[in-house]
Amino acid sequence: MVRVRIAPSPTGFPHLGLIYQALFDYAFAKKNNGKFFIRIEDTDRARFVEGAEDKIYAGLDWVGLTEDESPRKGGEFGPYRQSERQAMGIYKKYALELIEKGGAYYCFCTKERLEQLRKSQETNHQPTMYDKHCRNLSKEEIEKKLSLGESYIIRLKVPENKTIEVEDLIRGKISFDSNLIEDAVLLKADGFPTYHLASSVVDDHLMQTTHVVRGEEWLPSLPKHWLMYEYFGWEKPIFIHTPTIRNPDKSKFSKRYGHTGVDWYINEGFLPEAIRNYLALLSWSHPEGKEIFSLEEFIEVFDFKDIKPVGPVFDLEKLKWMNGEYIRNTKVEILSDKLKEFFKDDDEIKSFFKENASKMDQIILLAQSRMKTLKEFKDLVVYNPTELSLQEKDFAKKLKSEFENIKIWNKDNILNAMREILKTTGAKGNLLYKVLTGKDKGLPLPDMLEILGKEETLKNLH
RNA sequence: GGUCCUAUCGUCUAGCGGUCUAGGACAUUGCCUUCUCAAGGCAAAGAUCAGGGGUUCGAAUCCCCUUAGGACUACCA
Repeated sequence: MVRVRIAPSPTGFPHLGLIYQALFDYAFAKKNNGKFFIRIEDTDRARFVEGAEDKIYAGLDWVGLTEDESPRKGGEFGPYRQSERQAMGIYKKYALELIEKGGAYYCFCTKERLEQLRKSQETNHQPTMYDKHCRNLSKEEIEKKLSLGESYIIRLKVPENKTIEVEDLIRGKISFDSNLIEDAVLLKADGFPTYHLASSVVDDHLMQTTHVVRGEEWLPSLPKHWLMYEYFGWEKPIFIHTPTIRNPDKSKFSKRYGHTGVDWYINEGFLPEAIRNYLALLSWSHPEGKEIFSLEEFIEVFDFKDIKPVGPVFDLEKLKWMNGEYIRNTKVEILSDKLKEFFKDDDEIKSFFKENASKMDQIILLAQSRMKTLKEFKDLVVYNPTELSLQEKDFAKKLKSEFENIKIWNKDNILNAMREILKTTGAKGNLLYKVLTGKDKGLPLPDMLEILGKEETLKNLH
């Protein structure tokens, strides 16, 4: 049974990178009738943010990637919060087991010593890593220090002079020189575990994770995790390191260049389907070269092994195009609901909806091909009069008298009147918009004016 | 500095030894449509497949080196 997970730290709304991984996880789990679960990594108390967990759910639910098991949903492998697992003593128990099996050891080095060590290594241009000072402490020494209540941590015992060969699904076999791998801290002085112990090995194993999907920044520590699985004698999951989404300058996707949190996309009026579809096209492509496809279709054709190991640059322009594509392909009634929901706190648009309730579908139909985000609907539809030049005022006057002559106020007659005045004055269409809407472009005038009514139109012109 | 990963149009990518004078999408430009702006349709431009060596009858595709970019190098994840 396939079991995959995301393991976010509760720091706020999900980063697009997390959504990206969740998308792959979700699709793979669904495809294989497996489970997709969330484990909250809240062991670093310094980074804990109140309410962040709910934001993670909100973001994931919004894109439609709802999990099967999590703190909020429960599940047979709980608890799903690391702080709770910590309280149960899970990590310490396994850290001690590792010591017993010869895969880890107590370390009593002070932070000051480590600081000094690092400094001297840096000045000597040596790799900065722990010098294994406590690795060969005798049993007696350890027991003495322990009974004295000395502060300690537990470190991984990395074998010397060995080549550690690991495997990543999308990159294949990778070799590391064990002498260059640090004796990483497994259990901190405060009794909390580090990622290496808790997430990567103990929890993933206990929660029966079959495919460990995580960002490629974890690749360098894979040999440590690999080693631990071997020390414990546990079956290893399949490791998949997804490429990092990049800024235009190829650095890690950051706030400096783009909007990294889903909340921005929600507030900007992006459709979850578009986000999901766009993300699917990063480092992965549809076997038939399709650009637009449903989640269901994605689930059907997706496989981890088809992910490319190259970090893609995030392109907001293409996302916008795709969002426009999804907006255009949405049925008017549904789009109407989406707009209402999106503008639920905007009084101006709300009253606009109310006043034009019967004509709303018609208006949305006109706006549909002209907006790339839901937010843009407002700009399309709101009338904002501006100061006109003398020339423009003159044109407005002529237009008014032309409109006054229209007996039956419908779009055909309005269009004819418009054509007439453009012909006689030689003006461009933009001028009509300027005079009638305050902007030099917008929704088709005949349709909009018909909806607005003759009286209102003349009033605006006046 | 060290270790590891990576390298096809500006961007996302197809390509997995011959079908490649390298295909598609976004963006760009032009034309058509037209009350404006979009949308849509058509077309153009854009990549000596990072560079150099091999292997092979044949390489974007396999190997090596160089270069460039990225990640990691915490008692953070």
